[in-house]
Amino acid sequence: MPLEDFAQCHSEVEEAMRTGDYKYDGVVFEVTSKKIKELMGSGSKHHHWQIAAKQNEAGIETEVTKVTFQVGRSGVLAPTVHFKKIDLDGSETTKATGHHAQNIFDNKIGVGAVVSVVKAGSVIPKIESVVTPATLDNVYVPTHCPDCGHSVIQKESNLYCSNDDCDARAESKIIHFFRTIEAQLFGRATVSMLVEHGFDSVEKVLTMDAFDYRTCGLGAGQAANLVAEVCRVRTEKLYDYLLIGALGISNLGRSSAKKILAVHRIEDMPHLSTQELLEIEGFGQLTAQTVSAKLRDCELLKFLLESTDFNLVHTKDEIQRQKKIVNASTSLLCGKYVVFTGKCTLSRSEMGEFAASLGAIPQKSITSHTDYLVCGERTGQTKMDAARAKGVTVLSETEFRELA
DNA sequence: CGAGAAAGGCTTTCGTGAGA
DNA sequence: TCTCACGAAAGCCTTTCTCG
Repeated sequence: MPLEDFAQCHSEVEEAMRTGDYKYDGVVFEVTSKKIKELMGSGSKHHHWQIAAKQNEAGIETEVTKVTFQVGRSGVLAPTVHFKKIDLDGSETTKATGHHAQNIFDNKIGVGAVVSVVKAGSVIPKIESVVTPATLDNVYVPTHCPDCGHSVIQKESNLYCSNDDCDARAESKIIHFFRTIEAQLFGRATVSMLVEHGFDSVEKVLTMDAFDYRTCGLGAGQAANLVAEVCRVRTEKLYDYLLIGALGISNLGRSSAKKILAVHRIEDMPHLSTQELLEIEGFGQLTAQTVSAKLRDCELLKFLLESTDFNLVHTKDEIQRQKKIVNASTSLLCGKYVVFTGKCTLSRSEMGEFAASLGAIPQKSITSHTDYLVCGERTGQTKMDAARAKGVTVLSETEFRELA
């Protein structure tokens, strides 16, 4: 579309949104030219060739009933604002994030305050504004950690628990570790029971057996499932950058870890100097310095390198391998994001490996990046609906193999 | 050198589906 | 039947990058 027609098109879409039979929260404009898309590329969060123009419904006013604080893995006390139940965009909503302690204090959010709540992107409840502030007596900002009772420290807008061994922090660290390495079953409730019984670090959890899980009060079935899941993530292929991202070091998520591991090997991570990190794109002085120091002192990393047997895929080697595949591949699937559903002729992981060998990127669930949904027998309705909603091309296994 | 843009990390909620 | 885990999506914050 020529740029001059863009504004006209936008107003036509807005008109359709207002008068149409279906509810819309906005519209996504995207570049259709494949060449330009490739040139524009994508970040870790968004495609650069798409832009969303969304509108929020009008806010609904409600009264704040309490403000609670929850401890994250970095020790930060994150406020949650609870309010009288409202029907927002078709769902009942009772709370929203308060972002940080300073926000609660500055905006006088406390019992009795009236806030206007909207649903950002029709999904996330968000406090749009404070209509009537609470009286100063009702604005609660903790002086001690709600979990361990240690004093809190204020750093800029946030409050932090001063106790490095706070159980709530341990819980969040363990959950983050298993979630990042894509292990299932280690959710908040389960991990909370483990921490309560003294299994309060990733190192301890990784060495638990079925008996240990039983002593934490879990049933025989759940214990067996957890043991099997840990065994699975330790034997199946695991990208080294996921393991580094799972350490929970600030400013070192999976994307940054990938950048480092594209040039260094995981064994070298504890010895990387600030200078070596500064040579990597995306690392400035501050991040390079703190990340280098934290990697050097990271007991969990030492444990993982010395005492565990994860079946690691090294990013550095993988990049070389991918380059060779892409150079040699004539497959139409090369560079495409593919999700499998239903029962195919091979297992899910084998199908994934087959797709990867052609230069495709296998995914577990449908996202806005997904190009193809490949359906075997007894296909799940959820994935079909998600594919339809996101405009993903649905293929049978036969059609998929023809593209290969 | 400073301002603004971009990126990444972290955190939140709800609905859904799996499994105990 | 109930509990728990997961996925999707967006906002805030900090840091880094880019450009004038």
